Amino acid sequence: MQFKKQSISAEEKEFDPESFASMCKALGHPARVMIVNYLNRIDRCLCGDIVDLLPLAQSTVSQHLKCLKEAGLVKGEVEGPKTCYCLDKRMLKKFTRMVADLGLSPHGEKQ
Amino acid sequence: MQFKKQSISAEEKEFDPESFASMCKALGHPARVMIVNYLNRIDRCLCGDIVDLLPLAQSTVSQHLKCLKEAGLVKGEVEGPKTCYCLDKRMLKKFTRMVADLGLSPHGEKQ
DNA sequence: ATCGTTTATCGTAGATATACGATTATGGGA
DNA sequence: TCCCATAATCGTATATCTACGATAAACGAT
Repeated sequence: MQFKKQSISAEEKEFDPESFASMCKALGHPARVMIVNYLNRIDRCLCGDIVDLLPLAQSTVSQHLKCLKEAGLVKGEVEGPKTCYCLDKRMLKKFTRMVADLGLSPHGEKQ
Repeated sequence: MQFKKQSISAEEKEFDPESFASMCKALGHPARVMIVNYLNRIDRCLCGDIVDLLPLAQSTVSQHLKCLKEAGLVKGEVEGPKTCYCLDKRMLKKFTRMVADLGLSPHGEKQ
């Protein structure tokens, strides 16, 4: 399916349905919401902590983390054999802003 | 998959990953985001208007609307052979609040 | 009553998502 | 060097999503 492309204006000025949808999609699973919520409380943690948190296999958790990373909501830095995860605050902020902008048209009208 | 049940405390006090995820999921497709965005600008409209808006078949649009209705984000009232759609402002407000609460733990800590 | 318009639903093909166990890869430590 | 712990990836079964055309349902209008 193809939607009209938005011109990529100087640094994310406009509300972009595609990128908003992709962030929502990443948050569209309870496990991933719990991960984000947890990271926000705990600030940063190892993958294993999240595995302990959720009633899911390690491989499944890793998959969910990958999904969140690809959406840009979470960052992971490898520290030896471990990986330390934390939120990408900037991206979450963008998300929050977009939610507020849900009421703004691409033409910039106020709601 | 099963996550711990939250007690249903008096009227949605706590952050509930399940219901937040289900709203995000509903918004996890560009077509549905565009519908919500459009409805917010236009206030209310017929299904056909949305069909015109999107590069999708009528049946597909109807399906997306059903999805949004099931998530509670959109309401549709039948008016003869037509159906008039509008946002459920209350639900959208709840969504906005939950996004803000993403940083609040179920234990009520501030971020 | 019949026709036309509007919308929902059905059936279905193909793509994605979700879950798991098994395996691989990376390093730290004995 | 050889294990052990950690985490990513692979393979895969099942479920859900997304799209469409065809059909059905609801109703206004002629």
